Amino acid sequence: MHCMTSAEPFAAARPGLGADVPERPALEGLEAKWSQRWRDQGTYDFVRPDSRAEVFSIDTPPPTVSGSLHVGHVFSYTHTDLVARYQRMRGKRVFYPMGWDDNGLPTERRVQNYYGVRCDATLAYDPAFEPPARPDPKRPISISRANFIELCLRLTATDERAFEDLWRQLGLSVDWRTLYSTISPEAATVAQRAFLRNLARGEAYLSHAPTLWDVSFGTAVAQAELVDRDYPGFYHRIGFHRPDGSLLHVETTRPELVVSVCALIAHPSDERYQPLFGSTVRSPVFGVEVPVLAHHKAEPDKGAGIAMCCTFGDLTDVQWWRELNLPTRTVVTRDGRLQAETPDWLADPAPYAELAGKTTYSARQAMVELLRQSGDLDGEPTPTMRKANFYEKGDKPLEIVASRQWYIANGGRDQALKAALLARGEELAWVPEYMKHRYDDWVAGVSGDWLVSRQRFFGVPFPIWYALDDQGEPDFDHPIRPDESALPVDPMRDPAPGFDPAQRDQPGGFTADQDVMDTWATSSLTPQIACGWERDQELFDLTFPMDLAPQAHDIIRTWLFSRVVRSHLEHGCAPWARAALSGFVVDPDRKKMSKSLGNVVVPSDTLDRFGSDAVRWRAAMARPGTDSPFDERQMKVGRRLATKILNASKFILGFPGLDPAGWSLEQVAEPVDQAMLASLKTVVEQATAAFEAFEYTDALETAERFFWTFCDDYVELVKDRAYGGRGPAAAQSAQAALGLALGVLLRLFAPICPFVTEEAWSWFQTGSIHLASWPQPDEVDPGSVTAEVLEQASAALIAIRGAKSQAKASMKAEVADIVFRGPAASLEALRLVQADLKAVAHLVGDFSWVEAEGGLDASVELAPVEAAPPARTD
RNA sequence: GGGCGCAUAGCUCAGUUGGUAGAGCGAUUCCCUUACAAGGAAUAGGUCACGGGUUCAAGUCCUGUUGCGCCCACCA
Repeated sequence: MHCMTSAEPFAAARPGLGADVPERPALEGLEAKWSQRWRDQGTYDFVRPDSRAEVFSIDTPPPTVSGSLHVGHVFSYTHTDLVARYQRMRGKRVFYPMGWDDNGLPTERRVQNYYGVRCDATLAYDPAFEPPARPDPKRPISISRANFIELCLRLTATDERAFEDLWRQLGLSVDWRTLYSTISPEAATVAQRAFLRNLARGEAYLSHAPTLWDVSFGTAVAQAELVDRDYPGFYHRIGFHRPDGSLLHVETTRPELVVSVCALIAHPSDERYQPLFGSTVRSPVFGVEVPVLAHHKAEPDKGAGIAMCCTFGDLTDVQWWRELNLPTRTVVTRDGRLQAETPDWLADPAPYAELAGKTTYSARQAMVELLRQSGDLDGEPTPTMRKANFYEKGDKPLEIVASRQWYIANGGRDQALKAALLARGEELAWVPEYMKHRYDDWVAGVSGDWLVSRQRFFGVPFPIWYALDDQGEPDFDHPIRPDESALPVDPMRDPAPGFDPAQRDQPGGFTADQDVMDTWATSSLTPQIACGWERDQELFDLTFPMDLAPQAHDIIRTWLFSRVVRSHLEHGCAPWARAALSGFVVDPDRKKMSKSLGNVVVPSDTLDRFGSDAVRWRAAMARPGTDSPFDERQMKVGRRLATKILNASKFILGFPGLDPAGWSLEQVAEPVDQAMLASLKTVVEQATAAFEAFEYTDALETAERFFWTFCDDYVELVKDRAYGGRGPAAAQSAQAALGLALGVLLRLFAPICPFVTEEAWSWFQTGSIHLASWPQPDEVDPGSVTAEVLEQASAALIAIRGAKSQAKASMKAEVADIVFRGPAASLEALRLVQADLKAVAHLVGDFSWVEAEGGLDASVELAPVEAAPPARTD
């Protein structure tokens, strides 16, 4: 529609104000027009005030840029924006940064597929390298770590531009000057600094221990990243040999781990096995002597009631291994295969040749064959569907391998710290409140410290080196750390302090820690990154601890918890005052949207077709914490509201000779005009209270309910008068009331529908509506007047319309008589507005008034069509 | 197995401190009406999942049951 082609962004023309109002207002083009204007004018720039109290700061979730945004993201980011816009209009300086979570595995995987490459850390950097024009992900080209990281940066830059475009189209009022990314040098500095301080305080430590391991990504995985999935397998009933030659049967889904068996374990109270506790049996095929032990974690009703404890089949094995001091007999290596060398604990090592070097899957087949040959397989394997742990981004079950990893204390092994972290959860305000239970449950159940190291490439490196002894063996007990002033460092590029680069990997020299931090280890510091911790003290003092942490409810155990951990350890406080949890957008069958299900709704299409204001309206209708099904028809409702806002504004601003300067409460003299303002005043109070409680849905519903009644009833009622049908003074009262109401309504809707409200605002106001002040009740306070007159008039109008509708007549059909029956007070109210009612009803006769008990009743008699006088001349 | 949440009109959801069941969508019947036909008006539609209890009064409070969703645990 491009109604405003003038060069002046805010034409302040008055009284020729009608010139700015388009003939046919339309939604198309508003996003492009206003997002550009907001960008050019820095509408949402954070301007530093003098005191912390004037700031509202938001810890925006940095989206994973290698993934794609779906309509659920659009909803939850809109929820945050609603609050940001409200707070800004309340006069707060809103610190609303955006970040990109671009480091980590998702990016690596995307780069591998996109460019057809894989990282080989042993290769040297090739400055001339260019990715193939026609990538073949099935035959990846090996490139150096530095080349790989270059490609990661290149691809994320492209992705990030697309994300930014989408957020701008949606109208997020973020300050794009404060954009950060988790792989940036600034973020790396924060991550390394925080880690070094954790290390200095003893909160971070290196430990060689059994670790959950993803064999396809070749990296350790943290507890918070586990998901369990169904995984098909077979029960194998196999016999262990008692000294007397009889067999003790166990059932296992992982017979290949017989080579690693350390004990058989049953419940202490299990009478079947009590006689065996303390005795030993010999494993089938390999003849290893293992004890039969008791432990309460064994479950009598599972399998044969006695479990094979191997190092390591699952997390229970790890617990048994620790608590029962069992030997370590690991054979599964980091690539998911059984080790090539024959283990030294086997009494009969020969059969191991059948397993050596095979994947666990192939080794399982081979082991079944060995068991069959030795006669230790009882019956045939029976199929079962079992649950197995997976890395949430992986597609093979996790193995448990022993490896050296970095951990950060998170209360999993320290009850005092756990209690302190639970107390931090108590300090937070939760929206909605019941989400706090999820935090409590997760923290209470954390069972080990936080594993933060990953054997990957595109991440923040640990700022650590190790001295090498004369044999070239690293001294892991005394990691070498840089000075904080040297950050960020890349130990694989930079030499250890006090060493010469030539001493790298030489006996007596140093070697780099090869690992990178997990993405969460960096994103756990988003408050510190965004607020300028140790980089911009003034900013940090103004913004930290932050006011609001918005996120979806699936992320409480990861991002939310990890930020509480880091803030507690570093600053001794919670990182924010309030946590707000958004629900998901689910598909119409209430299934979570996911790529694998193929039910993801791409947001750009929805935004293009319905307009951002409509989609935002729908998002605002989803209450905090509540999942809502995706339904396009709902978007149409929002679109209709947006259109209505434009049209109503156009109408109110369209009276000839209109002068907004004359819109004052003193001008509003007619009782029904005052009654409308009285009603609106209540709406302002309720919407404000709702926003203060972060209940944006209630704020919207309150404003919207009023707005539709305002359009349907009040505007219709006063239309004739506002055009001058009853003289200039009566017209001025209506126009002033309409204008005051418009100014308030546009601001009430501004957080929800920023584009149409800005557009309409620009037709009669200077400056952005988003920097205007949130409406105050006293702006529309008509004194002691109540809304009674308008309510009675609405009831009368509905009765009149109903009569015409029932008679299948046009709304402008003429009415012969209207008889009102009702209590004296109602009739009195209606008499005050009878002139307006007469006009809107097209009443040619007169009203009759009959006092009666009960509610108001109107009987309407239409004028006979054939007898109707000619329509009024126009 | 534990925790949390949900169950109200065909659909999506409101329902304040207990006091005559609400909205929108959809359906139906209409209306070219000079802000809006990509619109507007009106009408119909509900044993508030089920069983107990408290109360003068329960959609609302207590309790039990069933079903659904999410999170966690277990996965021999």
